[in-house]
Amino acid sequence: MARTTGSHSDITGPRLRQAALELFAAHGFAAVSMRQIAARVGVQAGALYNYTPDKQTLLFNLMQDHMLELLDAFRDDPDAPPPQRLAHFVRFHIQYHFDRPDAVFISYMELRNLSPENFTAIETLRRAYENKLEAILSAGVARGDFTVQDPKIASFAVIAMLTGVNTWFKSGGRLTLGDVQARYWDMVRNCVGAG
Amino acid sequence: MARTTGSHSDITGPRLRQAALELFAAHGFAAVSMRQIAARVGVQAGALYNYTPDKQTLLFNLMQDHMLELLDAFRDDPDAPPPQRLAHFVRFHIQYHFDRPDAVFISYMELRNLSPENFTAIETLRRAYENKLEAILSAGVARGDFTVQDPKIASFAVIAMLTGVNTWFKSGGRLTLGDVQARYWDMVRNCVGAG
DNA sequence: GTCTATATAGTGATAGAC
DNA sequence: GTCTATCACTATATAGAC
Repeated sequence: MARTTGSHSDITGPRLRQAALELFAAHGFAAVSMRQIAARVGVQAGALYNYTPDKQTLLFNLMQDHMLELLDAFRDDPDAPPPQRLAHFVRFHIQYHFDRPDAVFISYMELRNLSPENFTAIETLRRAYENKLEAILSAGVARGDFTVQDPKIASFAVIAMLTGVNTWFKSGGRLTLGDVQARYWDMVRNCVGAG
Repeated sequence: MARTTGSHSDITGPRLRQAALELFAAHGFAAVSMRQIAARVGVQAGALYNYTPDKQTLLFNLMQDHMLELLDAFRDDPDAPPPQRLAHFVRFHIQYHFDRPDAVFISYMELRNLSPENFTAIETLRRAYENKLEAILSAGVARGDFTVQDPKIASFAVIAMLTGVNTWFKSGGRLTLGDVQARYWDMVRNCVGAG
């Protein structure tokens, strides 16, 4: 029973989010029109404005939710040995980002299309995530577990390296994601001098 | 003497390229109009079509020239010891990318906006660059200089890590670019197990 | 809540005068 | 080679009917 009009609030909201995520990731925020999104959702363009005040806010909410969920999902144990905490970060980051390629891609690529206030908000969240890794590295350096010179720079280097997995890894090839996690853990461990 | 009309072919061409580079990097290809570019160049929009058949070709040429210049600028010595070749790659990559932030940014971010044929052409050039690093790593593994398990994956990891410098480094801060090059060389050397 | 219709503005690209 | 003017479309967002 394909209704073409009427009330669908409980399904249109999530469908809008999903459609926007996919289309923004595939073509870029500026290249996607509200009409294209509406077509994928299965409504007319005007109906989308029951769910978002404008296109900019739609983008911001996608990015903000992604960052908040990322921060919430990463569980660090400050009392565990730093090498163990770092190993967990590496495996977590690769797995979490692999599971959400569209949200990850948008949150990297569309920063330019945020209004200044929205940009600042997202950058603050991103920095909070980077700081979690930096804290692990600093703790390890303080205890003599790691020999890396500059934990701040090392945190940038490690995150860039790990996020890069999304640009080339496809499941079904010669390596499983577990293989990739193991190889990156080897490289990261060496990188920070964790014997 | 500010001429507002007439023949400027020798200056408009370069100015178009530079204006497009800056605007695409700042706002994204899809978000920038030919009129905006023309305004920065100092001509009317119609005049741009004396220099490019269309907007898509303009983007493609910027990216292709960047990749060709990158490939041409990197000088590897296959007879040198792999650790020395790797050290050179690290320093070169950081310096070259730091000097061309706009072209680098575009060549990463605007792949989605290329036509399929143009995308393939740019990807081929990018792969050629990655292969240069992989060749160094493989040579080092063969000689026992490096212990990295998988040179292909390591080349992705190293390039992602090095390119990431452009997202955070600003000159005039606590570190010079030379400092950054030294710290990344330390990390890369450790990463691939080059004692 | 979704529809149709529309206001207002902007888009890439082209034609022809100079 | 650049200009002005324009074509044919598309954009975001809103108003009011249902």
